Amino acid sequence: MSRQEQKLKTRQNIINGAFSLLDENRSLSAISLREVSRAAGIAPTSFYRHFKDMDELGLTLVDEAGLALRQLMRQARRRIASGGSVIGTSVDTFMEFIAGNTNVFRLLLREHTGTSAAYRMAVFREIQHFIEELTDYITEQLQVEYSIANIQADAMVRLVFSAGAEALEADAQLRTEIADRVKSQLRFIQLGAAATLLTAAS
Amino acid sequence: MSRQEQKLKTRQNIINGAFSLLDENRSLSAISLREVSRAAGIAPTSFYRHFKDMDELGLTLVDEAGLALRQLMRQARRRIASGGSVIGTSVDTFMEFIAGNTNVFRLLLREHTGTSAAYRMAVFREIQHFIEELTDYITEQLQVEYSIANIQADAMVRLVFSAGAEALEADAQLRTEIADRVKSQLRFIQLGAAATLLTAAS
DNA sequence: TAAGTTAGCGTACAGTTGTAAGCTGAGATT
DNA sequence: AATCTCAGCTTACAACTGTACGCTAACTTA
Repeated sequence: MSRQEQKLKTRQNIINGAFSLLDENRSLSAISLREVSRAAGIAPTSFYRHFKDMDELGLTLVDEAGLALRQLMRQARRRIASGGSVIGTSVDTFMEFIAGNTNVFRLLLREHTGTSAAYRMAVFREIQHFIEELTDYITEQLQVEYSIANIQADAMVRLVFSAGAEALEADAQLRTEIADRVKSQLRFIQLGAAATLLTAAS
Repeated sequence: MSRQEQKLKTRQNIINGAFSLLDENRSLSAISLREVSRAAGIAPTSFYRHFKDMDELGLTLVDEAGLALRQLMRQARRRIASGGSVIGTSVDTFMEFIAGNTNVFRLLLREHTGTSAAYRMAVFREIQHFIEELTDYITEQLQVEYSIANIQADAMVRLVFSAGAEALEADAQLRTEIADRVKSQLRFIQLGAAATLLTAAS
């Protein structure tokens, strides 16, 4: 194995090690450089060969999480295109994502309101991208005004994330209840936004 | 000063000291017993005369925050009763609360997705109370079905809290934009819920 | 092949943490 | 007045933290 390959592999070990430590009772600010190094199987001081400090690792993790989020949206679109209701399919896809990438979603959720301004902003940007993409989608599909579509998309994403947070700690049955509820809420918003459009047009 | 009075005063010093440490970059899990004791002006070991450990203090703080939240709702109702739009007045009152009790709201927000299951549940309960009271209010005012009013109230509270989180880091101008946006979103939901009722009745 | 680069290691240090043990002095009780 | 209670103190310790320093061994380049 070449030197560069080995370095990349170790770097990935650090990232994976960090994610494995981010369970339900540890945030980025609560995991130490030494713990991460231990999980990655290297000496504490070797950590510095890959990251300047823990903050740099944290931002890398947020980036990776954002990447997973964008892949999720692509998957939802594929499913909708091959014949599924927009709201139902989107919520179900999101809930599957949470179940399968628990620590990734938890990272976003936690650091969104966490103690590091840099992390908060990084997560905020990822969510804004998500909202913008949804806004575009709504504008295309329903030919509505951009500003209203944006307010609608914003509300939808916030509700789905909030429901996701609740689902994170729920069992299978409660999760379907949460999913059903958020679907109703998204329909309310869709109806309300449509009604607002009609009012404005008249 | 009697011994009991003195003890209560010290206890309050500990609570106030803890709140003062909970600024934008410290969560409950990130403040130490020694720091709190320092802020309260007592020796670290004297802390134990008042609380079993930091967890007990944390739950006390969440309780206090929940209390403030209920007072907020009462204030909003009073304002609405003396002639104000429901959504506009509620959101404005909430935003004023956040501006005036920043650290209190931040505590709720942060621990809602924090690293302690006990805190998460405690905050969850406070928010549920909030939602239930709003559900009752909607049921009374609009004579709608409880289950629908509950879904509506749930969405409204989640959106307002989410907007509050964003407002926490925004300047005055951005705050009014956030307030306007969330007001629109709440109207969408109200319209959508009403439309759903009509559909169900037909 | 010789020289240069560098990923990873071991040791070390000062700072922080929670909390155990036992003392003091002042308010409370009798 | 004598005794009891207890809020707060000082001291002490083991565990953990980030990171500075210098070494080694293996890969890379000339």
